[in-house]
Amino acid sequence: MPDKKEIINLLEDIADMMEFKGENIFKVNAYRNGASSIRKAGEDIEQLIKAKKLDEVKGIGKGLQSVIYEYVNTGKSLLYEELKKSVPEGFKELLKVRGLGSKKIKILFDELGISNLGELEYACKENRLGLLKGFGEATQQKILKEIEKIKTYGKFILLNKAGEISDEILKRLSGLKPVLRIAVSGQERRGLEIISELRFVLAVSDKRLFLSELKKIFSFSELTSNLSGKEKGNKILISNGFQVPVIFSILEEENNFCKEMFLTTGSDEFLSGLKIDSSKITGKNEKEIFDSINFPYVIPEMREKEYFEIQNRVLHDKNKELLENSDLSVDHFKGLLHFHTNYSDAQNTLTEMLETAQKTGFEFAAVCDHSKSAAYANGLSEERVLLQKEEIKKLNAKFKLQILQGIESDILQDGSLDYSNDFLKNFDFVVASVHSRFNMEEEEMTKRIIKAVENPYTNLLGHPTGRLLLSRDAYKVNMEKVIDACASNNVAIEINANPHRLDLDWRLIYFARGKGCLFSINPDAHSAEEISYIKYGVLIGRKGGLKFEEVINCFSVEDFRNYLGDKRKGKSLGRRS
DNA sequence: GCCGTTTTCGGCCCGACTGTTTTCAGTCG
Repeated sequence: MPDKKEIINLLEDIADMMEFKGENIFKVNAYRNGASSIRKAGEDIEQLIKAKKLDEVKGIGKGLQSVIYEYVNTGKSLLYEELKKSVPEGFKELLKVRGLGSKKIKILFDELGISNLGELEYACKENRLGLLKGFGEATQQKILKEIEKIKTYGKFILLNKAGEISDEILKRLSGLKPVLRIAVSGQERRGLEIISELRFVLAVSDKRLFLSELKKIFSFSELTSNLSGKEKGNKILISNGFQVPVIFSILEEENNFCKEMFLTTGSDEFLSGLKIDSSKITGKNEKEIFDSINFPYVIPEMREKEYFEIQNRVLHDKNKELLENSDLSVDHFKGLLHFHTNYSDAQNTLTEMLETAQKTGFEFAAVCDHSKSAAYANGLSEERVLLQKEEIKKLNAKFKLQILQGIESDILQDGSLDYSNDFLKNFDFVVASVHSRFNMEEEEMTKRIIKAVENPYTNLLGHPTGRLLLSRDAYKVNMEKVIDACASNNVAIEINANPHRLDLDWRLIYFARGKGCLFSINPDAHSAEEISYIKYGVLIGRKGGLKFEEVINCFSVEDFRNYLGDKRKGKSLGRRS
């Protein structure tokens, strides 16, 4: 049976294709709304489908039900198949170009016969778009730029996607008989925010047997370039359409496992910065390996090219000998901050989110739904904020974990938040985030955000640069000035742990720490499942060398309440150490 | 196509931005 995600994709694809064909826009939106109803319906939607009870779901009427049931029963949809025939073959990839919607794609298809990304690029370079109605030179240039971006983005995957692929590979290979040991190495082990290659280290008892077993699962080729003698033929490249290369280092002796892990975790710049003779590296674990090269142990996440650069700065500034390792782990987390519920645009109810939070081991939680000006996300009017407050009161009596009421308040164009200061008093915790007007000039955007940071009720600056990895650039903003403002106004900085964001960028964490800022690592969860995103934020925090005392989620609930209380009283509260 | 209901059909989120065109269509969040 197709899963929930496939059904959502089906309905959204149908909507896009109908729009291309010029169907009534309200009919198109009915399919879009249907997809969003399914998305918000929680995991039991698959049960509802099995029990043929889709009519209980708001937004799924007779028409959509028959499409979904047909798809579930036959694995196909006639409507979908029919529509597919009338759109260009590369319709979906064309839709990925920012600025192109179905209307413009239709013009391109009808007038110039453009049916995929390659043809579009060619037509732009031939300067053929300017002649079309609604298109001009600026559009043509913008499209070319977007195509360039799409090509670059295509070489990377997000950290969570990398995790999915790795898990699958580990699952398949750890069951093979000759495999003695296998581990993830490389960029993923370093917790890099976008991944261009996956690496594994394997120790096997019998390489020939292993390769013949491997052939049954993956197709692969041996990598022999830049290798010599004994190493030759020990690296193989799996080519099974994983979007990024997957490289295995295969060892026939288990005792070199850690050395190979060390050498493949990298990065290349970090390793060469150590200035070591790799033949002298020995050790049963990585601590011993660092001992053998006479260099203090560095955690995998911090082994980046920036390491020496930052170390030099730290050495120079603070007279410290070496950069300290991060000690942060998910085990330190007590507070779940910044998550959403179906009060605004998330899938799960407040109760469901809290149940998961409690089960995960959190001691307190601050729900932060969208605020009133976020109409696209069903943001909370003042009235609904108070309704939620009532529910929280009741739930606090039921739950062991303490529940606070927060809000993710939109930063308006002029830098004010979208509730009055008088009303903001209602919240225990205020996250201020930019969700609109991303295209301001740097100076204006910087002023806007600093004004929000200076609001006496702001506790946290949410996803500070607004970037969406492999999709949307950060807005233009002077982060150094913003960080200064956060430091002097006791506003913590978010490390948004959603794998699409991972924002604040870890490279800026060092700078912010130097200013004495505190941080908050948050899943920005829009479903109970997404609470687990915290693990990606922890990797990013570790890359930034964070100590757990610098992360407000790791405070005890008393310390957290005091921290918030002190801010309200206007007391200065810097880094706790 | 879905919903709500004055049960037979009208309204569907909406405002801002961009690049066009010269008052607006298309896209986006």
